[in-house]
Amino acid sequence: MPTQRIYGDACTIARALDVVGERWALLIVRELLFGPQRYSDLRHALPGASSNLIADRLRELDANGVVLRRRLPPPAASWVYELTARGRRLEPVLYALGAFGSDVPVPRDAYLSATSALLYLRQSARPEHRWPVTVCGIQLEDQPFTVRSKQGRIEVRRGEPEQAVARLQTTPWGLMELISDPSRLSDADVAGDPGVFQRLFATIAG
Amino acid sequence: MPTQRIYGDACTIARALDVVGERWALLIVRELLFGPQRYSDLRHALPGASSNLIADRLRELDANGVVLRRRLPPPAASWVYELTARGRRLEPVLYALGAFGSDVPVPRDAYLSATSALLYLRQSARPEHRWPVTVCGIQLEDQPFTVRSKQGRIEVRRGEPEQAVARLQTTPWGLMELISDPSRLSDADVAGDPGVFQRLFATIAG
DNA sequence: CCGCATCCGTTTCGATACTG
DNA sequence: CAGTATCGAAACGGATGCGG
Repeated sequence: MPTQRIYGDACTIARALDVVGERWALLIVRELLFGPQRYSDLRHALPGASSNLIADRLRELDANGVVLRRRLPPPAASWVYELTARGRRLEPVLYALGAFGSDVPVPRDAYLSATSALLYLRQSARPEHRWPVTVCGIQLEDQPFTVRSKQGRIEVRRGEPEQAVARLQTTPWGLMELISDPSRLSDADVAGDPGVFQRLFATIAG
Repeated sequence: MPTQRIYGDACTIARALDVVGERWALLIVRELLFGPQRYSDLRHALPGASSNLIADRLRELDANGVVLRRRLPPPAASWVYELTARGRRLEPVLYALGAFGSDVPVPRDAYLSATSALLYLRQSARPEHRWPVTVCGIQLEDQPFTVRSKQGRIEVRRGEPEQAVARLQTTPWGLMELISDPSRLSDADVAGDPGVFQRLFATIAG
C-alpha cells in the first residue's frame, strides 16, 4: 500500500521530498538512470529493499510521473520501468547527493550495484577533451553497458555496444578496484585494446 | 531516540541518504541555510514536525557533523544550531531538489516558512549585473533578514542590515504575493525607497 | 517561556512466505 | 518472473509533562 504522507509545506524542496523523499525512492531512480529495468532487476540491484517496498515505490513514482511502466515488444513480453522526462530531471539531485556522500564512510559489508559502479566511473573519469570519441563495452555480472568517452565526458547506457574498441568483464567491486589500481588491468578479463581502459582509468585521481 | 537504519549500499548517493535521508532532516538543514536557529525557531518553521522528531534529527545531524550545537554569548545564553562546513555542502542538494519540486503541486493549506520564501526570492530574482550593490531589509513575521543584491545575485542572511536603502515588513506568503504582483508594493509596509523592491521583484518572470 | 523527554496510537518498514 | 500477503519491529505524529 503506497504511502501518502506529505509535508504540507509550500517550499519547492519539501514538495520534491513529497515525491521522492520516502525511503528507497531515489535509489530506485538511480537504478533507472542508464536504462529501463525490470522489477526483478531492481530487486537484484537493491537487495536491502523488501519486495513490497519496491512495488509500492514504483506505484508511487508512476503515479507521480517519475517512472513509466511499459511492456516490452512481443518476443520479450515482460514489463519494464523507465524514467519519464520528469524522472530524468532528478539527475542533478542524484549528482548533488553523490558529491555530498563521497566523504561519508562506506558501511560494512555494503553492496554495490552495477549502476553505482558506473556512476562512479562516469563521475570521476576525466577523459581529455582532445581524445577521439571512444566506445567500449563493460559487462558487470552479465549486465552489458556501453561506455562512450566523448569530448571530456563519459556517457553510459545499458546494452551491448555496436562496435567497441575494447570490452571488459568484471563485477561492480572489481571495476572499483581496477579504477583505483589500473595496473591490475593486465590480470583482468579484457578483449580488444586494454590501453583504452588504462588511459581512461588513469584520469581518475586518488 | 535517533534512528539507526542504513542502506548498506556503497554508492555515494545511498551514503548521503544514510545521513540526510530520514524524514525532516533536509528541511531542518533548509531552515539553517541563512543562519543559526534555536530549537523553538525550528519548531515554528516546521509546524508539521513533532518535537521529538526535531530533537532526534538534530542529534543525528550533530553526530554526523552536519550541524553544530552552540551556546550563544552570555546575555542570550541559549543554544543555537548551525550548519557546519559539511552541512553547507548540502546547499547544492537543496537547490537541485527545489528545481525538481517547482512543478509539484502545492499541497492544500500548506505552510511557508520565512526561509522558504526568501529561498524562492533568491532563486528566482535576477538583478542585472550592472546594478550597484544594494542592501535592503526584509522582515518576515518578526524575523529580520538582510538581502544584498550584488553582481547579478542575491545574498540573504539572518539579521538586521547595518545600512539599508529600504525595508519591507510582511509575511512569507505576503512576500510571495508581492513577488508575483509587485504593483501591490504601494500598499505594503515599506520604509525607504520602494523602488528597490519594485525593480528587484520585476526581474522575476511569471 | 524554552528545550526538550515521555507516552501512545498509527503508519511505515523489513523480512519472509506465498500466489498467478 | 512479477509481484501480494502477512506480521513483528521500528519510525512517525500528536499530545502532554516537566525541569530549569
